[in-house]
Amino acid sequence: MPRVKKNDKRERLIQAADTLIYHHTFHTTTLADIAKEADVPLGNVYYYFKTKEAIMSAVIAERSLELKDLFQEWEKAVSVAERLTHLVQHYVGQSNDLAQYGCPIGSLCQELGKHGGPVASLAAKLMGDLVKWAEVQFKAAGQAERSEALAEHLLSSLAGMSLLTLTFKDVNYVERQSATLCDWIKGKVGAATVRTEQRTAEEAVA
Amino acid sequence: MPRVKKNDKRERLIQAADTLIYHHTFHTTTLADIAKEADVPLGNVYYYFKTKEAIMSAVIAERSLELKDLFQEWEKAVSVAERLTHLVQHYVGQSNDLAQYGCPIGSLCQELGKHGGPVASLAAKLMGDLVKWAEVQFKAAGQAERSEALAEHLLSSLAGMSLLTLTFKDVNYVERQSATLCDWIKGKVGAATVRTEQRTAEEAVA
DNA sequence: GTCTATATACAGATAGAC
DNA sequence: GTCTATCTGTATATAGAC
Repeated sequence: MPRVKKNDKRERLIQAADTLIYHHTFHTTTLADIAKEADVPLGNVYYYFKTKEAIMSAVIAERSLELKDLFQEWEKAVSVAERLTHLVQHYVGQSNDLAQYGCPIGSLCQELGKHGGPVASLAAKLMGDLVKWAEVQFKAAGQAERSEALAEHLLSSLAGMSLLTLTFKDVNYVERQSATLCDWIKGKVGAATVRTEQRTAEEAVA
Repeated sequence: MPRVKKNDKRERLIQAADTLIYHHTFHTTTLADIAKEADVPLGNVYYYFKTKEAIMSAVIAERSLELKDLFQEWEKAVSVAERLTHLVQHYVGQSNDLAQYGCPIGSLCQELGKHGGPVASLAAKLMGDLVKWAEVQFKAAGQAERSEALAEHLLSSLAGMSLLTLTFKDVNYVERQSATLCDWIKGKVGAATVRTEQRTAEEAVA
């Protein structure tokens, strides 16, 4: 029982599933594909995950953690505009992937959203965390009443941008659309600085 | 050989596939499901379509025709704002479906876009027709240089709106976001009236 | 904990009688 | 043109040796 240094097969499986499901889709990614990519024998997968959906859940949970790290990173900026711009720039930084596979979160919400069930809710929560985080930022800039609408507009635009980029395989579209979005952000929040610096991270993903 | 009144099995299959693929996804919809919904024996499907992808192509072709009908319908309006508003209202009219299944075109582009291949291109063309149509309208309103960017922004917003609506199962979001979009349209094209009325339909889907 | 072999189910596609 | 029966591949999941 290696308690101290337990092996990383479970994490390798999650990592492999994450990549493959993003590059393909949940339903076209087979457990055999995942096992092979993770270099774990197929039969052994079931020791770590009871079902394919359980792997999907684990992948989403992992992405949720990564998202929280990003929130912390972006919150190092003190102006709201900078924080929100970091979110937009995060998409810009992935533009090649967007053109090939679309938005990692949006594609999950699209595919799983039609089915309903537990995993669909988890995917929706991921998108919800993103919206809530943006909402908190807009609130901090003094846009209290409109914060929800503004946050939804921002994420909706990023999702739409990602989908058109995937559809037309045109990376340039990310550049143009993100520039427009950054201008829009500045127009909405100006140079507002965050007041209650410490709390926003926790509020966003409560 | 009933030439005059040939039966409608082929059309029933396309119709059934259209609905099922929209409600579920391409990969989770089986030929057996389609055959059953169309009330055609499974083996007989292959008389009309060589492969499953051939059915997908036929469905997209069908949607393309419906889109052209809609374009003609919307072009009965003489002001550009009205025409574009019809597009937005078309989404509003489907809001219940959007909340359950997302954008009919966007979900296809998302799912098929990752795979590439012929059907992905056909789906992309569908979205492309929509963008081009909007572009022609913006041009007609005198927004010649920005027409492409404006058209992309409009369709991107509609796609993003649809995805968030599906994700959060919140129909109200369509109302709010579409109102914002209609205001945006008016701000961009004002009360401009279309000049070359007759040509726009053909240009849009050339 | 690990892995081979396999059960079970169902997908897309075909053969061939009618 | 139509439809039953079925081939073939492959998916998820399990059994059970190690």
